[in-house]
Amino acid sequence: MRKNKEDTALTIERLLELARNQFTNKGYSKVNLEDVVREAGVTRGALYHHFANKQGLFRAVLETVQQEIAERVQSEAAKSDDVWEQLLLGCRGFVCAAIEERNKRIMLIDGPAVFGWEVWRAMDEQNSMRLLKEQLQLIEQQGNMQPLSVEALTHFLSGSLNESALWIAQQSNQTKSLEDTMNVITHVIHCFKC
Amino acid sequence: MRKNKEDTALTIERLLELARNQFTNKGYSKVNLEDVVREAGVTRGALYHHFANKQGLFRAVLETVQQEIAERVQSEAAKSDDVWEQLLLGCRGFVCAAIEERNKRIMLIDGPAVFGWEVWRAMDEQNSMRLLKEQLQLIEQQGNMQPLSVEALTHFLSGSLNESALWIAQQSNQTKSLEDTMNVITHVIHCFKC
DNA sequence: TTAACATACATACAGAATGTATGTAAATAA
DNA sequence: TTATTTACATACATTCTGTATGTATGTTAA
Repeated sequence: MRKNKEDTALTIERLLELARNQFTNKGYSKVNLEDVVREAGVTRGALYHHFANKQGLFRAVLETVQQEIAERVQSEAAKSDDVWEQLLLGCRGFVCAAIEERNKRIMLIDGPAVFGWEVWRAMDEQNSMRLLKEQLQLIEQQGNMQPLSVEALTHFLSGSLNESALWIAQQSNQTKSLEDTMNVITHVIHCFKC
Repeated sequence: MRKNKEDTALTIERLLELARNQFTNKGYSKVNLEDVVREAGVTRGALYHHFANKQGLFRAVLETVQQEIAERVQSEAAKSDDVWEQLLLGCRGFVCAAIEERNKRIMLIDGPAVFGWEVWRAMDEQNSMRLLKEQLQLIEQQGNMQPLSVEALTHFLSGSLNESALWIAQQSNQTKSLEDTMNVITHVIHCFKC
């Protein structure tokens, strides 16, 4: 019965992917683990062998999502050499990634609720949030920024990106909403320059 | 056994207040309705008589919270005659209210998760969110604003206020964090003037 | 090479919590 | 004063999560 390492990795992958779908569609609380394992062709035993509990499964999914988003932010920002332009591109990259159905709810809605804001923030600190803060610190060190608290600024911007993404995701004309939002962000960020 | 109308109103009030405490301390999912009714000195029958289910109870609590916050925002904003100053005072009022323990989690964390972002937004549309949007519309109509989408701007600002509040609430020196945040907000809002 | 052990599950069960159906006493309406 | 509705209590059904245990197979060490 026991599988070799490749098979094992495959079941874990399948569980993660199917769980991500369910969390995306139903939201954390309405996901039935029995459904997940049935789709994956295993039983609850398998799931509880690889993950501590429902939260543990969700945590693994969330970490995947956060990493994916952070990578996209980073690769978008890398398209410019100007620190301000990098910031803008990163913001845009984040919003575009967060809009997506398979990221939105897990990352922005259920994440904070399942783990509490503090833990969720700590997790995010290692991903997109960190990138945002580091970029702002970099800019500040170069002396190009208005005299504002980088910490406060980071959370201010982070929050606006989150909510903007949720709003855009809901609009019928997402292209236009994204453009409107990017205009606001561009304008705001421009105001932070010295 | 049956109570008169005053007694009935009192049980409802007690249930709401105790539920609000529990939701504040434990978060929605970890609240046990049995605990709530025991504290209130009634049984689950009473609770299910007055509220459809756990969500219904939470909805009633959330609506109370939202209304309280909206009232504070409004009364703060009313302290000035200048539309820009009103906006700023309103933002400050919102953050100060949202920081509070008994509002924070219910309003900003569990609300969206329990109802989904769309429903939660729709509820908020009748309270603090509405005030923010109306104020921005007012300013725009007076022709004092940079050419930006009011809708996009509303969500941008709303999100930043939410996240800022959560951040401040977590800091050891809340006074300073609030001040730093208000500096950012002031700066940003200033940039929207024509 | 084989005995000992660890791993990857399956199965069955316990426990907690929500929600529902029903009963009942008291207030209110007719 | 009778009928009806209201405000609960009680008991039960249901639905999950999580845990304890069993088992077959891969892996390792003597």
